[in-house]
Amino acid sequence: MNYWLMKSEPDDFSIDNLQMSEQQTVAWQGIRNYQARNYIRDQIALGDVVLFYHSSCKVPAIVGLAKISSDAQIDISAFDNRSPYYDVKSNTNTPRWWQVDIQFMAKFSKPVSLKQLKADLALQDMVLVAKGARLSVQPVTPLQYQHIMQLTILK
DNA sequence: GCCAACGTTGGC
DNA sequence: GCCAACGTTGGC
Repeated sequence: MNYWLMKSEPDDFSIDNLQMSEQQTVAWQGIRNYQARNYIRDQIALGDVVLFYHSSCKVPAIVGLAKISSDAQIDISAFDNRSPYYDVKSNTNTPRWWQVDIQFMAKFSKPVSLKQLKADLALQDMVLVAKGARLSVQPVTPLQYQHIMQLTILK
């Protein structure tokens, strides 16, 4: 079982939106970055745990937990020319983009802010904290995960 | 809204 | 395969 961090802009889709979704589950479509795609297609597995991160907002922070609730599937939004995620270069013969379902697990009573993560000596190797990291799907080590959970509990 | 950092594209 | 130009991300 592995740990991941996934970003979402709360104005677009927040942890509250996830919690209120049908079955508290949503298909994570629209990943259009190859490294993130590779994680989704090749490494992320059913039951893995996701740190849900709010980006491009007032207080960027890890705001809760989700879990991977499906195998990787072809992202058909890439085939839909009315979708904002449309990609003319993806087709059913050679699908370029993939998705997984994520299911709500928990919302933190107090989020763990990016500022807090950056200031924590135990988390300097996090992909998120590493200078310039922009990946929207990124691996988290078990130690990093445990440390972050300690922070939320201590709050 | 600015802009640094990064990813992608495409000419050569 | 290099790399300049361009587009995007996302913190501030």
